[in-house]
Amino acid sequence: MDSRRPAPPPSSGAPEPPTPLPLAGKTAPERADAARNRRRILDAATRIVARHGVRELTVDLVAGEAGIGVGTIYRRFGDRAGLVFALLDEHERDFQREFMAGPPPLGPGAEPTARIRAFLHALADRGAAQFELVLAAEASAPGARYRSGPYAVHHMHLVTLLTQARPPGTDVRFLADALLAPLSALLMDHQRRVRGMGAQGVKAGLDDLLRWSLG
Amino acid sequence: MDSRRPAPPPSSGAPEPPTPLPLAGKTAPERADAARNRRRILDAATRIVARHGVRELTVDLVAGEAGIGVGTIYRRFGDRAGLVFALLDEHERDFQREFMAGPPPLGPGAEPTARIRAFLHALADRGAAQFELVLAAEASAPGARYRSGPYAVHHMHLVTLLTQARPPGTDVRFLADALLAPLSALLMDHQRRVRGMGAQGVKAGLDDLLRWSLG
DNA sequence: CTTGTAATCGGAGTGCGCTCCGGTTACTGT
DNA sequence: ACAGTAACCGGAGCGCACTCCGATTACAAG
Repeated sequence: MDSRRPAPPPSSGAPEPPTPLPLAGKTAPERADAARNRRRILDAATRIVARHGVRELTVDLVAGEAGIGVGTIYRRFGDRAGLVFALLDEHERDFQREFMAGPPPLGPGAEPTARIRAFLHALADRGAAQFELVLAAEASAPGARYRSGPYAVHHMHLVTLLTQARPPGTDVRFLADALLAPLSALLMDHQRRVRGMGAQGVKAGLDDLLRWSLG
Repeated sequence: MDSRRPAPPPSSGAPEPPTPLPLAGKTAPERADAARNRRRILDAATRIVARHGVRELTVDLVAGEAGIGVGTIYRRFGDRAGLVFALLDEHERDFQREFMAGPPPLGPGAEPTARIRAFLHALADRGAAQFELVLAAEASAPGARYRSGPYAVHHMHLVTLLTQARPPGTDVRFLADALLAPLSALLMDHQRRVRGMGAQGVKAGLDDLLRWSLG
C-alpha cells in the first residue's frame, strides 16, 4: 500500500491497452518485449483454460507454459484476477461497443428505461454465457469485481441512464450499484445451485424489480 | 466434494450449536473435549482480533494461541470464513431474536412493508457497526456470504415478508436476493472508499429503491 | 557505436489456507 | 471394570498466490 516501482498495476482490471476507461490518463507506450510477453501470457492462459478449465489456471502453470517467470505476470496483470479479467477483455470491449454505439434498445436511440432493461438483460446473458470465466474472475480476489475496469464502465453507463430516467435528487450512484449487485456471478452461481434458477429466472426477476422501480 | 469423515462441517456458517436454522436436523451432542476446544478457539480468536485486528487472524496463530492443532479448527469451523462467522454469531443471534420476536417495526406487529424497511436498515447499521468482522467474513472465501447460515435466515425472513407484501406470481426468492445484494460488506466497502458513502447513504438509497418497489 | 539508465525479467523464497493420517481419547454395551 | 469403536486431536506437509531483488535488456542521447 505504498509507493514503490514506477508503474505497478494500480489493481486488477486493465493496466495498459485494454478497457479504455475514459478516465485513464496517458501512459508511456509498452516496450516491445513487454508486449510480446503479454501476448505469450494471454495465449498460454487461453490454451490452459481450453484444455483443463479455469480451475487449473494457476499462475505458475501459465508462467511455465508461456516460458517466462511469474514476476512478469504480476507486473503485467497485478494479480490472478487481473489475468482472468484480461481474458474476458475481448468480449467486454465488444459488449461496450454494443451498449455505447450499437443499435437500440441496447444502444442509443431508445428510451432510458428500455435501455436500462436491455442492458441488465444483456449483462445477465453474458454472465450466463461466460459463466466459468466471470465466476473465476470474481472469485479470484475478494473485491475483484468492484475494482475491475468493466464494473466501473457498467456503473458509469447506468448512472448516465438513471439520471435521465429518474427525477433529480435521487442517489443514482447507489441505485446503479444496487441494480448491478444481483448480477454478481457469485450470486448467480448460488441462485443456480441452491434455487435452481437460470439466466431466464434472473431476467424475469429483474423485470419485476424494474417494473416497480421505473414504471 | 465427496463423502469422507463422519461429520465434516457441511460448509461455513455454523456446524453445531450456533444459528439454529429451522431446517437443521438432530445431530449427536458435542463431546466434552470438543466443546472445550471450541471455546478455547473462540476465545483465542477474540483475543487476537482485539489485539491485532482481523487482518492478523491467521489460522495458525489462533491454533498456537489456543494451544491446539490447526486440524481441530478446521473440524470445528470448516474454514477460515466459518471461524469468523462464528465470531459474529452472538450478535447474529441477538439480531435474529429482534426481527423474529422483538418490538415493531422490526418485529411482528407492523405492516410487512415497514418491517422490510426496518430490516434492511438494521442490516445496514449492523454492517457498519461490525464492519471489520463482516468484511473479513465475506472476504475469507469466494462465496462465503451466500453459503453462510445467517444469509439463509435473512433470505427466508425476507421471503416471508415479501410474500405478504407483493401480489402472488412474483418471484419473491429472487427479490429477496436482490434486496440483500446491495448490503454485501464487500460492496459497502467499495462504496465507502470510492464513493465516500456511509451507512446513512446506503439507507437513504435503499429507501429510494423501496419507495418505488413497495409504494 | 557507445554509454547511461530506467523499465523489464525471472525464479527462489515467503506466508497462509487447508488436508492427511497415525496416535489418542471419550463414550457405549457387556 | 473393560473392551470396542467412533469421534477427536495434532502438526507435518502441500499447493498456490504473491513478493523481492540482482541480472538483463530495450531504447535514447552523444
